[in-house]
Amino acid sequence: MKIDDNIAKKYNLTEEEISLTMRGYAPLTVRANEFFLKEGDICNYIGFVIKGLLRSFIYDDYANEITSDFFPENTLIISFDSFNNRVPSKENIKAIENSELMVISYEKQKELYDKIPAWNLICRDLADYKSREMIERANRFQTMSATERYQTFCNEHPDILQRTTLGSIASYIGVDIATLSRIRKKK
Amino acid sequence: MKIDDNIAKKYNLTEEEISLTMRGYAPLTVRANEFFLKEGDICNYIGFVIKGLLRSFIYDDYANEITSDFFPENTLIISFDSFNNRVPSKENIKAIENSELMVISYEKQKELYDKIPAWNLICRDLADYKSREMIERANRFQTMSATERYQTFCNEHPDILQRTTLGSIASYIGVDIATLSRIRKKK
DNA sequence: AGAATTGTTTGACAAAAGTCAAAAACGGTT
DNA sequence: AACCGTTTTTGACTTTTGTCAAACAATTCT
Repeated sequence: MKIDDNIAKKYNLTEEEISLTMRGYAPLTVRANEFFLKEGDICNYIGFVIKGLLRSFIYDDYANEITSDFFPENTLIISFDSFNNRVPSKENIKAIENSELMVISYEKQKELYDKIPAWNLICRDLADYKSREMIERANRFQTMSATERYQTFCNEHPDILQRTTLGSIASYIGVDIATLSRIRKKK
Repeated sequence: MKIDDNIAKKYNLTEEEISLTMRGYAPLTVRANEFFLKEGDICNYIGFVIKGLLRSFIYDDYANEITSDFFPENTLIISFDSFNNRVPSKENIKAIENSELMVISYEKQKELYDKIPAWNLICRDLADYKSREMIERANRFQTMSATERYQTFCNEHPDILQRTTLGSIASYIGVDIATLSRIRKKK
């Protein structure tokens, strides 16, 4: 997680703590279609998107790419499970556009956990937030039709809409590409 | 989270820490059809199910109960968002069977956070685990048919199958009750 | 520019899932 | 045992979504 004023204030970080945190981060460029993380690899970095767009996906039984998330500007990229528990990632993360990130390595992040108690709390809250997002996501599948899910997506990510393919959105909302094409036409 | 040998060992808790934790918990009985938590209330307790079965649900736009989770023996009951952030709960939690829990209050849990550093870590891992569960759940909606989702449910919760209504399972896997009845018949 | 690749739309059809309403089955109560 | 409310099953039908294949459009590569 990239440190910013809001976080610093919310968790009462001292100047030294902020500075220590900042020094942990390094810039990273990921060009369009390059991977930030490959399935099977261990996630060694947390990334914060400064500019660009990435997406995460898994493969289904027929080798189709199933989008699990999009990462536009100001979002955090992490395969939590892989990063925290040092196990191979189940998902791929790939850049849609040329993207600029700030990243922190596992070792450096661990240092932060040890040296700055608030970091444990920040990460607990973060895991918490991610978890709520996922509950919301599951809820939508449970209660909404394909058309409603698409409308919700449009409202929530109007920016992404124009920056990725129909296919990657279709798999994200769980419909066939032909179906999504027809949903779009209707409006 | 109820303390047990595994947790104590994994997080290197001292005897004193374990004892302090234990003293925080109190038994609670929730009879069938009674609420453990009502929508709009703030979740003041974490509960651990010793015996019985509960379920959480939300209401959709037509006032149908949409099951979001089941809590059989040895599971943890908590509305994370409400408990951690002290905001009104969005979900209801209600006992299906007469149930016996061990609960800890928010205040006591906070004490544990302060006095036992490992508790922050435990809860981070827990939120993490919940989050992974939810990702898996969303994935299933994304990639599986109703029949496959039902089969998965049966494999994962063979115990629950006989202990709750068709309706509450149907809403959990996101199908109409008539459809689930037909899915069952086919096998 | 032209070829090759990738992404999108469309049509005809099939399969999956929802709707409505009624009947049947079940569980608890008196 | 008869009654009540709830849950489950079933039938007839509609709507939604998926499948396959071809055409079309856009993009990239040489």
